[in-house]
Amino acid sequence: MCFYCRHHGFKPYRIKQPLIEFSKQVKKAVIEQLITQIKTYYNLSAEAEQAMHDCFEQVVFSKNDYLLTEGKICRHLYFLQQGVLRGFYNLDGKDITHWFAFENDFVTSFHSFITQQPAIENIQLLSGSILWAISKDNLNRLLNQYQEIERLLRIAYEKYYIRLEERFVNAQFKTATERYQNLLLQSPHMLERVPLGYIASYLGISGETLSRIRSRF
Amino acid sequence: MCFYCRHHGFKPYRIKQPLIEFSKQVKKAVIEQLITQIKTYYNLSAEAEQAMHDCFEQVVFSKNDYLLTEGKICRHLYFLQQGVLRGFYNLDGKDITHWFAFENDFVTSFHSFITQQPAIENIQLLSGSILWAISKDNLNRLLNQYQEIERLLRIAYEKYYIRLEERFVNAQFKTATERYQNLLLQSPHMLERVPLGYIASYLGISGETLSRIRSRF
DNA sequence: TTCCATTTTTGACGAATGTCAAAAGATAGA
DNA sequence: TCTATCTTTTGACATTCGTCAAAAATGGAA
Repeated sequence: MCFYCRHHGFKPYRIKQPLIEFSKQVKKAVIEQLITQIKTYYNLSAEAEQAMHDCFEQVVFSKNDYLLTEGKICRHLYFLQQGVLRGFYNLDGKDITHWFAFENDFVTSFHSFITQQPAIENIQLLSGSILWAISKDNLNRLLNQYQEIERLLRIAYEKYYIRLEERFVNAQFKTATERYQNLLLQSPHMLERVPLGYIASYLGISGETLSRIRSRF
Repeated sequence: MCFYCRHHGFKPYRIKQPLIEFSKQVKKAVIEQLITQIKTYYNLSAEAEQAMHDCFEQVVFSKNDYLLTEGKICRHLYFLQQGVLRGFYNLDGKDITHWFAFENDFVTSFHSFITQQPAIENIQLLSGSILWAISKDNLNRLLNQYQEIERLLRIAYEKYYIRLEERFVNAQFKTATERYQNLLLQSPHMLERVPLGYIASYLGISGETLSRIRSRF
């Protein structure tokens, strides 16, 4: 879902730390980070906030694990606390990476999660990652109980839509070089954390072309 | 906003009828068409439905008029009753058409309407058209009064997001020929109602290339 | 450190698409 | 109907980008 990542305010580095278990105390602190992130969309009441607290569960995965594979139904929306993910699908035998997610991004297979139909895409961990998950059922329960959470989601969708619109225009009407330079400006951290082959795919060009573009700067 | 139009269930033709004024009686009938359309997203109560009735105003435009021009703030969301519109923006001196709207589509400059910042795009009438408009303020009023309208909008956004995602993948990862053939399958009516030059732009290819692709079928 | 596997770079070539210009065709108004 | 204007087609050529293959560089594990 993170279609047009901006810099997320961390120093670019490749994650090498071991994954650790969290105490309840720490869980609370980390979920508050999630809530803080959420509040940049729409400011929730204490009550709604607590309800969200109670619905998110921590999940931990290792590098190269899959959060979702083609054909399965995506039943969760995730908040990515630490790590890097990619979404990709198969086109004529080739893997096409169409998005990445980084710290503080919401992640899901949008189409499958919304429609509850089998996913077309795969979601893979590019590093060991810590995520917080909410099930579709729990999310629906929240939406029924709190109009403000419905509003939050509506506003989040608006922002994600605008970003995707921007990315669409880039994809269809700009050259490979312009797309790469745009990435350099908008998401330089991506280059530090994702193999170039995946980035080439993300930009809609071959690895060789990306390499040649990069050699010109 | 109509990024991925499907067939809308009317016989393809070029509109040549004169525009006519509507009595209150007819206005009611036509707005019911709008409500019917809306109910394919989410089923409203009679009360919420009436509130929507009261917020939409009819507007009529002539061919080549502009609904919105670059730099202006888009203050309305429109429902297109009859006619054809295109959304386009300027890139390096060239007009880039990135969407069309047809009967029963919702239309707005999404980015500008949501953020209330100056629009990047223009919206132009490709034929005389009848639209129904709701202002941002009135829409907000409805959203505050009826959770179900908030939900309707949330669900509408989900559908529009999924369509745009699909179109994005098309744009970035398919060839010009595949994109044209896809258009033939998904929106054949478009070819009957829009000059080829605009369609080429919409598909992200030059008019000459589209002409050559078409000559091969 | 050394070795193996993976990723990235480089070169040669071909296919797809854009650009410019001119001709042909379609449309709208007098 | 005729004409002026706009749209579409066609041709020649340039450019961008993809593909295949091999070399170089990098990263991880023993």
